[in-house]
Amino acid sequence: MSKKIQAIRGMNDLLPDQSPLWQYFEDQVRTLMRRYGYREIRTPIVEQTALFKRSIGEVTDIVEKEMYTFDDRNGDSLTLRPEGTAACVRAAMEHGLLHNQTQRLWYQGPMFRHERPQKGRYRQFHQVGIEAYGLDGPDIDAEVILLSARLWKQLGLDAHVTLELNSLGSPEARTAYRDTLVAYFERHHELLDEDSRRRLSSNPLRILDSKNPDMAEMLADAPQLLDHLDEASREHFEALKARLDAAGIAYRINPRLVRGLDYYSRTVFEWTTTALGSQGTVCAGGRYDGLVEQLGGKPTPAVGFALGVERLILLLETLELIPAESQRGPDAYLLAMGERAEREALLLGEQLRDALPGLSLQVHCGGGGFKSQIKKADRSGARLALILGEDELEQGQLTIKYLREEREQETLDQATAIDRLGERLD
RNA sequence: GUGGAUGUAGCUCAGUGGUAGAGCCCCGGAUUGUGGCUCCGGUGGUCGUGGGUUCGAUCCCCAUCAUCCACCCCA
Repeated sequence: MSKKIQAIRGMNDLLPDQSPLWQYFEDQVRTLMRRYGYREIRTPIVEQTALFKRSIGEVTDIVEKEMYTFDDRNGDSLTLRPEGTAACVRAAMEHGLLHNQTQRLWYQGPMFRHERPQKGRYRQFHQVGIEAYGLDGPDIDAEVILLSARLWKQLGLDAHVTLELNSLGSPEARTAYRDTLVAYFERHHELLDEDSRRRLSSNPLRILDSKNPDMAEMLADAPQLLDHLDEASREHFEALKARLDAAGIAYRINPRLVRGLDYYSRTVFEWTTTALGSQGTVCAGGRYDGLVEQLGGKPTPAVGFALGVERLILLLETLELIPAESQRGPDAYLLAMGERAEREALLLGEQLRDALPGLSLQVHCGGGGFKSQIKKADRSGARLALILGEDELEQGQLTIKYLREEREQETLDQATAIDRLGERLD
């Protein structure tokens, strides 16, 4: 038994070496959303358990065995959100955002699922998601995909991800197909492996995905989802494909692509990569026209996606696509020699920050020899060392030493030094 | 939830049934006010945790916790 208190399994600390990369990613997302006219919504990370049961589906893995559920002090059953869509719908309905209007929303934040952690899969993980409400045409499906495609391009990932596309049809068509499929599997019950027999009741569409070679022949002859679409869904799907073609977005039709959450209908898609091992999906989404009504609202078409931040960060690291400027240190490091100068340094630091709002300045604290201070200036990653020694203090001067370029250091009046610093910024 | 691998210094890892090692990092010195290279010296470990076997366990055994990988599932 370990007595040390440590982080909860599958929940990670984000350390300072890592946070610049996250901030870079988040900045990219934020500007992208603004460019497409999506507005941010923030909801609590805890909701009533019933919200997730009713939206995600009672018999899904998430609801059956992965939710962090606990009783509030008053006896209510609460759950840490396992995904973002349900809460987004709840909040939008609760505040009348869906009343007679369309909405384009995005969100970002931690999600919680009690799964066995592995590469790219954690118990607390982060998603960025978008949700568009009140629009039922293929144009908005296409926009959502175009937005995601632009993000990959911005991040330099476009050559490393693949778009997979499918349509589940209307809920009626999907249910009918599901029955047809189950009937087919039951006729071949003796060919099903143990896993597939279990899925027969929980998620029969998943059986199509089985890698078991003994079942390959039987699966090849199974009825195809795309052959059982209702007419309206088929037209919708064709129109979406046409728009993607026109925009030059490549995709692969994957008839076996089904999503794990019950609320999807019609369009479903996934962006996948082969660079992350077995957790290859970096972004997934689709249309969920029935969800708002299912949660007690008026019938409202909706489409969206969620992307896994940890997976994308991992992908950026794996492919070495981390921009250098996201890792840089302060502009300058101010060090001081001598007791009086050390006292002055803090004040001088404030004056510099007053004069140069764009300046990132680290002031040395903790004393130490000159050599060690210079060393720390270097290690901080700063481009400039600012030296306030006894000589400079006497003369009201400051020495600027260039740590990253071949250039003589210069000792200037403090006012001149501030001007020089201003020139060196940006 | 199932299977496999791994836990030794802040990090990456050697190692042996008989008192614990390297490299990097950090600190100091060679150079009373000038970093990166070099050289010298130093700090730092209840060998994941608990139990068992043993004269003696970091090493062998059991349990437990954690990490990683895969299955499953998914972002």
